[in-house]
Amino acid sequence: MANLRQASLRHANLALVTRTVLAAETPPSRADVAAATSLTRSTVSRLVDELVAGGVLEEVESVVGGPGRPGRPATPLTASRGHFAALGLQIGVGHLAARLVDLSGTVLAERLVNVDLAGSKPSSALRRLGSLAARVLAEAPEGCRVVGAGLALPGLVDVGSGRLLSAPNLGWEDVVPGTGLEEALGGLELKLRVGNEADLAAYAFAHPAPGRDNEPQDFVYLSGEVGIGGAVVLDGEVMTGRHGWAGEIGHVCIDPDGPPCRCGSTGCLEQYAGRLAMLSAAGLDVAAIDGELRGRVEAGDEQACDAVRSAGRALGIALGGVVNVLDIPTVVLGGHLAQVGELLSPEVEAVLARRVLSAHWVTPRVAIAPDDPAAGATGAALIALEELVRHPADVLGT
Amino acid sequence: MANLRQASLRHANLALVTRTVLAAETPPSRADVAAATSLTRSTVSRLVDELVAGGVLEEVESVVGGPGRPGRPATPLTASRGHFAALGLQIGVGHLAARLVDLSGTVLAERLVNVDLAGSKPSSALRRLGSLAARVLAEAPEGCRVVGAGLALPGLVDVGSGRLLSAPNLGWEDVVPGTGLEEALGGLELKLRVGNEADLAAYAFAHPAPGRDNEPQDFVYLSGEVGIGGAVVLDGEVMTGRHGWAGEIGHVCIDPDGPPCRCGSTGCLEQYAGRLAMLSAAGLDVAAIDGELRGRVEAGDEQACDAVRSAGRALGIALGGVVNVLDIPTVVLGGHLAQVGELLSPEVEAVLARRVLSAHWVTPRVAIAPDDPAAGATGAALIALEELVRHPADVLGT
DNA sequence: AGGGTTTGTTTTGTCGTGCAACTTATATCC
DNA sequence: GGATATAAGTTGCACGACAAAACAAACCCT
Repeated sequence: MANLRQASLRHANLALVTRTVLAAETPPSRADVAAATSLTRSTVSRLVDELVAGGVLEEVESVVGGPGRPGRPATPLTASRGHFAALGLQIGVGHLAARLVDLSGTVLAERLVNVDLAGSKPSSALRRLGSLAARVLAEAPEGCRVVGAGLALPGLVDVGSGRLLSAPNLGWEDVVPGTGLEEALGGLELKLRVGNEADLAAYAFAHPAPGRDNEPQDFVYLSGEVGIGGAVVLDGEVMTGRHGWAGEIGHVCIDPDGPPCRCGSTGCLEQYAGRLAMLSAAGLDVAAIDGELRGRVEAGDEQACDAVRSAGRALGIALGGVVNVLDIPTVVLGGHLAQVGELLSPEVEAVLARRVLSAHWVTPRVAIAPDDPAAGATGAALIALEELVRHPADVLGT
Repeated sequence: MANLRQASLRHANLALVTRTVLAAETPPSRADVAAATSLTRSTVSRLVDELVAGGVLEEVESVVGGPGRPGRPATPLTASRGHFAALGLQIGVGHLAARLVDLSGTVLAERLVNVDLAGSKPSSALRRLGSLAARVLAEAPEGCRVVGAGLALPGLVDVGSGRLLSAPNLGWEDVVPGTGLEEALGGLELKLRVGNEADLAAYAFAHPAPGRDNEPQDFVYLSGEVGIGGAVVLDGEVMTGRHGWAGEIGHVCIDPDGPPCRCGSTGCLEQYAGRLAMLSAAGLDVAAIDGELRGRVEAGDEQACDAVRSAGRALGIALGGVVNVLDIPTVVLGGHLAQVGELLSPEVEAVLARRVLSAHWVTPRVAIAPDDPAAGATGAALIALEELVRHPADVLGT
């Protein structure tokens, strides 16, 4: 519990002003910020001047087609572009990704390679990722300051120590990715934050850009990769739980007498709605392309339709329990589940309507995330930038 | 998003000092508070003086058997006793309760009556509760200021409007308890906060007194009344969800092909581990006393043991899902589940160890709440007092 | 009795904000 | 085209809250 000195007051108000500018739909003037924060214009002016001088905010040329109101025209403010950025990395089972995102949410540079990493050696994968990162960093514009880096991983992560405890789909155990990436990031003295892929993708869904909020701000996110990862977002924040392992919806029990799961339990959701389970139930090969299942369903293939329906039913049962416990009536399907999202959602919504206690008052809804294999990388970068939004004073000279 | 003026700085530090004093195990001196908050002694002194003058804190006579260190002896500080209090009310299926709790966590006055309210008329029950409340308020010591009131209800509550949407076990629908209690509370101009019984009981379990924290601060609470209510506590705060309906663990699905539940779904936890389900599985009458089941198990009655085991298994399955999703490896059994807690916990822990993905790193544990039928009333009072702890400036003259 | 030690108070200085007056830049009206 | 209205942004001053340091108080120990 930190105390409040006068300086922290200024820090807090700098953060408040920054956040207000970033959160706004259209670039606000100093006066708009003053009105929104209930600070006085004089105070806002002083804070904004500092933030502009420090390169956090930018003054935009007033738009020509403006409203044309009487009075002195406003100076619109936005997040600076290209001055501060963060590096987002991702290791998936089938790809590596590196992205450089700036304070305005713009992707300054990006590299994505598809490569099968199942059963791979961590050190070589990290070396490859390191070279991707280095190339992306080299593309940063002149005068761009990289303030943080994050890495999205498909497994159980210990956020505190930056350790990947277990990633069954990669076959990795107890890896510290930071050491393998030091080379590429060493020169920048960047602390690498690691996080769960689903958690970070969910964060990216809730926040299109640093400090900006998307609707909804409360939802359950399901990320279908090989298994089914998940995340719970409350008020725009990812609920990571006591140790950072929250969101393992893939291993919620659908039927205690169901098929055994590789986690050691039985009847887990993953055994009903995982990628492998859905494909084999539809009579497709494991190596089938994602579009194949969708095509069959749209063609009216009975077996494929049954496969999707039963996956939807299992998802509904698992999510029904989650919604009952958390009262978060929005579910977002991401990853490979997004690709068959339209097919799944009717069945999922039907089961939810029946199984959720409060469905009578608020109907649970299913939303579908945009199909971005590197959403976790974006989320990792956004979380690093969020640190800057929270403490803008740290990057100001003062 | 509130701005920060200088006054709010003082408010925040008043709150910080108050919380520091209340949270301390033993009454701290001004110097202790300064050390804990990293404020200076001079600042703490001024703030404490104000709080003592306002009746929020009290100076205690230094203990005779003190440590006997050199230097000027300290003046220990504690929460004031009997100056500020809040009224906690509870309507259960089998009882009504009213409690007056002060800032030190002491119960100043209390009334509890056992009465069967299943299928009762809300208005008459509220009238009875009102008279209980009036009698408890009359017992308040001289000079005691009642700063808030709360009501714990066994059902779905809309916290914003103070409305009870549905309490199936009472047979109540769409009741606004505040209007029925105006008479008893009207003279005090108290805003009545309503809340879910399990949420408030869970809060009371996490906080033995206002501003004080109990271990654990993160847990899933199960409240067995007639049905099974629940609550999720994160970092000492009850997670109420988007609409305040979180925690309905009783209707998590154990088996989609299981018996129908009165909620309209099938195979809900309540059908396996509810009071009725457990008693009938054990071959006992619905009206059996709670101790009866326990007695039979301890006597080695096979049917009773089976009933408890199968309830424990169902609890384990439901809680396993919750722990996987929330990463909160502590479960607290309250209400009638607490009475058979020692019998249930071995089976529940065994199932959790098997079904929780992260059990390998952190073993999920079951704890048992103290048996207090009016724990919800205490929680309601504590939450009202928490408001004072958060904004002590509001009750100071300044 | 006197030095040492820790608590609590007083005094002075610094810093950030609010307030109000002022300047700047545009639109509108006659 | 000039006067006026309107709103944005700036400047100077006062207030309030905290920090720092010196001081007073109360107790232990030798």
